[in-house]
Amino acid sequence: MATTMGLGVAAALVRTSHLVQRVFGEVARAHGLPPQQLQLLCVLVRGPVGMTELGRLMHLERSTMTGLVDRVEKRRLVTRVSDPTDRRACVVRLSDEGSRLAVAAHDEVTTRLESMTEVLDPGERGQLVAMTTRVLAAYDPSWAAPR
Amino acid sequence: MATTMGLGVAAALVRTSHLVQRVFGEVARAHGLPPQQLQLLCVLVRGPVGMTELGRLMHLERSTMTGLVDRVEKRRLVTRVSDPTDRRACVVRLSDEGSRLAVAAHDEVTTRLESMTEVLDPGERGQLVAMTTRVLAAYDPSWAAPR
DNA sequence: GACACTAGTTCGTAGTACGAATTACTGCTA
DNA sequence: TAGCAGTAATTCGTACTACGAACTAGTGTC
Repeated sequence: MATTMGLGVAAALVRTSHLVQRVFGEVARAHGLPPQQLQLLCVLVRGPVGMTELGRLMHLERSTMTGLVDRVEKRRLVTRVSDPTDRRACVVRLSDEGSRLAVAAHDEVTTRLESMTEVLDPGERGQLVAMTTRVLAAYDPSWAAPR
Repeated sequence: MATTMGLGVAAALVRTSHLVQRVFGEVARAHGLPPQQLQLLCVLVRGPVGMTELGRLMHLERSTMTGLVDRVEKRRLVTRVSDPTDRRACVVRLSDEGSRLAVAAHDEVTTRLESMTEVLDPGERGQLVAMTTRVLAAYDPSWAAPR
């Protein structure tokens, strides 16, 4: 009985989470970046973002953001552009190379995860998305605020 | 149209993954541990494991394991027990305190994730587990080998 | 013009992760 | 049984991640 006992929801989510992280990490490394730096690029694909807002989106302290942006800037994948309306502030913006890399890596992650979910039939995939979307809507704060 | 356009499977999985990681991280911190150290404790709940096998289970290099176990051992949550059948090897084993902490934190993660999935009805939760289990069976190598 | 507030950085500390080199032991094989 | 290939774990150097406290500089208000 215990041997055929399946996972609980929590265990299933935690394990899946690790699997996804691993895929993301592998893609990042394949592009010569640590996962966190690729993550930053992905956040910036939608458009330039200031340091504080970036910290909010990535759930990191501002001081952590400074270091992360420093390292990615050193690789010439982003630049800090000073905000003309507020001389304290700056926005972080993808370079051309950063943009290319972000798109390429994003596509690769998408491809790999989609191929992994092919063990599910299309209807199931739709349900999976619908269910996770509902949980995210309820518990991911950055969900509510694109503005 | 684009505004009502839902997530793709990949985006849904990545976002969910981050959410789960965040919950796990918050619970870990609430117990005074970095997430990775709590993760180690969780792996050890099933029983003592040697360094190499531990690296395989957690997808980490052996040298990384050495450092991780060092830090957790310093907190007196695990001990290295030398393997009587092979004097090179050792197994890592939870201390009483480590065991208590692992169970408590594990329960808390479970509780929080279960409460978060209450936006789904029981049938859906079952489907979610079934689907993720299938993906894990296909792509998580540590799935196949409890032995 | 003083002052509370905000944006971002700096600094110190701890933890995470890798890979190459090293130590110590195991088990085979010639 | 003496040598040796292979394995378990550690050490070392480097880079990255993350936090919080303290700081700098610019904003906006009274």
